[in-house]
Amino acid sequence: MSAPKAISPHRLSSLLRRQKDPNLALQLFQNPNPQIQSPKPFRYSLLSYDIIITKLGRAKMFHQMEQILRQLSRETRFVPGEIIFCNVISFYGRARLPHKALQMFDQIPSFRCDRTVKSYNSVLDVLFKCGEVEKMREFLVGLGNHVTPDACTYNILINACCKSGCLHDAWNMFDEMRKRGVRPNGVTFATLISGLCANYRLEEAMRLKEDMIRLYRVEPEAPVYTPLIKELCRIGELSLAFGLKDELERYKVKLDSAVYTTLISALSKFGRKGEAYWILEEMKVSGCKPDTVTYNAMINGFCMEKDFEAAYKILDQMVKEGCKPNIISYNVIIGGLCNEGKWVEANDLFEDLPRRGCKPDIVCYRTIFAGLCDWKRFKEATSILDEMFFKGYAPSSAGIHKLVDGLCQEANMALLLKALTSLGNANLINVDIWGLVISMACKKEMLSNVSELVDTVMVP
DNA sequence: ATAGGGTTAG
Repeated sequence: MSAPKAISPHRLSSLLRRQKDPNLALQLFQNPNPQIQSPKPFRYSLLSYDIIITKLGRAKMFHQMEQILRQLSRETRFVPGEIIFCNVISFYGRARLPHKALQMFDQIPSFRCDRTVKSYNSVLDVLFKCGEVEKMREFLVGLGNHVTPDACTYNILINACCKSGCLHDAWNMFDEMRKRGVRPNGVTFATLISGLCANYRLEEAMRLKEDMIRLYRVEPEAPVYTPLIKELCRIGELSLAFGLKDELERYKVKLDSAVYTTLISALSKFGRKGEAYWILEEMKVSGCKPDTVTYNAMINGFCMEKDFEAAYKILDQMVKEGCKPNIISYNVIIGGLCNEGKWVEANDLFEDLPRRGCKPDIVCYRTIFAGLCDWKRFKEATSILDEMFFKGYAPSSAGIHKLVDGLCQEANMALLLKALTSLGNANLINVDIWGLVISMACKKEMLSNVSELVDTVMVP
C-alpha cells in the first residue's frame, strides 16, 4: 500500500467548501492530514480560514469560531480581508448577541486589518436588528469623523426609520443622502417602497418606483416590485399586480421566487387555485425553483380551503425535492386544523415537530394553545401553557382570556386554579382576567373559594 | 457573505 498523500492547503479549502456538516468541517480543519505525522505545521490558506469561520458562524458554533479567529490572529503570512469580520459581526447579530458584534468590531485592528465603512455598517445593522436604538445612536456619533457614510449606511438608516414606522424620517434620510452626494441605489428604493407599502401609502410608492427609473436612472430590480405587487394584491387589484409582473418582464428582469410567491399567495387567498397552479407551472418552466416560502403559500391556500390532504401532499413533495419545510409550513397546517376543530390531528402534528426536525416557535405555541381553548380542550391547553413558559414564551392576551373564560364557564375549579397559578407565576394576570374569575364566583356564590384562589395566586 | 422584496397568529 502506498503512503497516503498529504493534502495541500488549496485542496483543504475545496474539501471544506463541500463539507455541509460544520462539525465535520471543523475536524477536517483541525486535522487535515490524520494519516501523516508531519513535523511542520500545516500552512492554512486565508481562504480556508474564511470558509471554516463562515460555516461555524452560520451554525452559531461561536465558541469554536472564536477559537479559529484566535488562530487566525496569530497568522503573520497574510492580512485577512475586512469582509470576514463583517460576516462574523452579522452572525452575532442573527444570534442576538450585539455585545459580541461590538467586541469583534473592536478587535479588527488586532488582525492588522483596517476598518472601513463596511464594518461600521455591519455593526449599525446589527444594533438596529437587535433593537439597540440607543447604542445605534451612540455608534453613529462615534462614526462621525472616522468614516464617510456610503449608500449602504443610508440604506440601513432608511430601513431603521421605515421599520419603526417613521416614514417622515426615512424621507429626510433619503434627502440628506442626496444632499451629501451619495447616489441612491436599488436597495434604497426597495427599502423605501417596502416601507411605504407596509404603511398603506401605495400611490407614493408607485410614484417613487417611476422616479427611480426616469429621474434617478436606477435599473428596475425585482425587490423594488415585490412589495408593490403584494400591496396591490392585498387591496384586490390583481390585474394591476400582474401588470407590474409584465413590466418587469418588459425590462428583461428575470422574475425570482419572491415575485412568483407573492402572486401565488394572492391567488390562493382569493380562491383562484387554478391560476395559482398555472403560475407555479410557469415558475418551474422559466427555470425558477419554488422554495420553502413558495410551498408555504401553496399550503396556506389549501388549508384555507380545508383541503388538508393536499396540504400534507405539498409537505411530502417538499421533502422529496430537498426543500425543507420550516416552522411556518407546520404552523399553517396546525392553525388550519385547529380552525376546523381537528385539534387531535393538530396536536399530533405539534407533538411530531421534534421528530420532523423543527422547533416550535412562539406562533406555533400560541396557535395550538388558542386552538385547544377554542375547542374546550383545557387540560391539554394548560399543560402546553407550562411547556410554553418553560421555553420562555407566553400566550397572547386573547389566548389567556379564552382559557380562563372557558374554565370559568365550566366552573372547573381544579384546572382553573392550576392555570391561574401558572399565569400568576408568569405575572400574566391582569384586571380583565380577575374580572372573569370574580364574576364567575359571584354567579356561583363561591366567593370564599375565590379568596382562597387569590391567596394561592398572590402569595409568591 | 456590510444594506432591500415574498409565507403563519393576534
